[in-house]
Amino acid sequence: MLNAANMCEATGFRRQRPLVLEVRDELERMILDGEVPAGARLNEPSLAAQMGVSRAPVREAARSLERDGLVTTVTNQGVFVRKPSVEQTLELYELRAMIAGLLCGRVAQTSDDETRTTLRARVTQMADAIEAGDQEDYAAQNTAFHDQIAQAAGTHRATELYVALGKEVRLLRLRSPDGVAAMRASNAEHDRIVAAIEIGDAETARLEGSQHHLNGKARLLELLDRTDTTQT
Amino acid sequence: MLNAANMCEATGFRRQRPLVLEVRDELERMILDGEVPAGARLNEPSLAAQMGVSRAPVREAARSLERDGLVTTVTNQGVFVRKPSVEQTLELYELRAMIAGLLCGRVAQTSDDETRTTLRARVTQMADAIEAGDQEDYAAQNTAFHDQIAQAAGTHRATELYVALGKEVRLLRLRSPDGVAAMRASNAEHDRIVAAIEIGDAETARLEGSQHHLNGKARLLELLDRTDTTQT
DNA sequence: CAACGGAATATTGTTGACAATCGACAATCA
DNA sequence: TGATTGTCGATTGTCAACAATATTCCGTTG
Repeated sequence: MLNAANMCEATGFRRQRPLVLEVRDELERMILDGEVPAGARLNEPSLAAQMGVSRAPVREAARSLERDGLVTTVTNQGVFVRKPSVEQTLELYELRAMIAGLLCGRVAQTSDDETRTTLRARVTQMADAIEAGDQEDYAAQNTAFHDQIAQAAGTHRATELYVALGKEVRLLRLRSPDGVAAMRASNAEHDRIVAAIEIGDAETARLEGSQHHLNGKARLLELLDRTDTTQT
Repeated sequence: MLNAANMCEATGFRRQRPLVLEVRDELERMILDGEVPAGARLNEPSLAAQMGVSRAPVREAARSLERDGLVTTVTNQGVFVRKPSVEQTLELYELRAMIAGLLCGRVAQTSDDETRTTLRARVTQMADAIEAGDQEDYAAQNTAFHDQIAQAAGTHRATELYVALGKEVRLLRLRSPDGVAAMRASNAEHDRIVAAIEIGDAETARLEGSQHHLNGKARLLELLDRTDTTQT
């Protein structure tokens, strides 16, 4: 199947991608980057003017973001950037942990050598990034690692949900410690996940993949406790 | 003060509910009831004319259905009723099983006496429906039972996902055996779930809630195997 | 001075029309 | 005959305008 998007990518000709997609990406970026704070309302007229398009694409893009759980729509009041509570975010961690377990188990069962080699390479690269003290690079590699597992699982809905929940979590805008120790611990978990995948141990891969995210939840909880006691 | 709202209220001409919600419900009904077959395209102009509204509400309703995984949108080609493969449907069962486990565990931990009493009553009612041979009533009670657990869990996203995945599963349009034996077995599982909830045993509730759906997956697989061998 | 009511304003909901694009069919040519 | 291309109808994408609704602000009133 060839659609306009494929055509323009294949030919290099900048055929105009549907505006709604451009607007959607831009809105998503604005939200995830915090340019639009959580709880804020997306003003259709101003956004439309700002992007030089009509309100229709903006409206559709907003509805599209609703699918990823980034915004909620209130009738006659507009769409608002979601402002998940701490409890809701912890719930997201649990959901993501379960789905990650499912994904890792699948990868252990079905992945080919190339995928396993790539995953292993990513863990090594992350270790290098840690030693180099490059937190930004580590974060990027980390995201790529998880996305690749999600893709390699060969699932549809589970993969979709995993990445969508990943975006949703970012709405809380709480940066995890990111210390060298935390990164080392996290990457050790990555290592165990990939090790289980390499030997095709689906059950261990599931447990490790799930636990990796539950540990992230624990780290978040600890961070919140510390913040509370500090501020109170 | 004379405005449309007052006029409508005075004349009994109620139209405060946005059209998009009406259209959404109608579309969802049409899809879940099979009036629009899986894989079919939703024709915006004809649907709009059929419901006596403009295309915009139809478009928005379609985007809204995308969130529940009932349709997919292809650029410049339209929105299509999703046609999940057997593998994808099995994946949905696994996702739903995990989420159900999470929900049941929560209910065991947090529910009050009233909720537990109601859940127990539903199991009893389902048992009555089975003995009375009323499969339709049983199915309705069954849906209500699961929905109530999802609500009682007090979770946000997990609850949403659970009901959405429930709708999505129906797209395959494969009716499970529904024999008296199957219903008895299923309700026995309900009983074990509620029993765990009643004594506040979260871990058992989680396991039973998850297993209940995995059993459903197994029943679906068995049904498919039988259909295959029969048709081949 | 605070609480209430009501107009003025801003924003969303809905509509119909126009432009861009796709799928199908027919006309053309090797 | 078979493949290619041009054209046409149908459908989606986008727009600007109108209607309905929510929000804000200010004057009134107790």
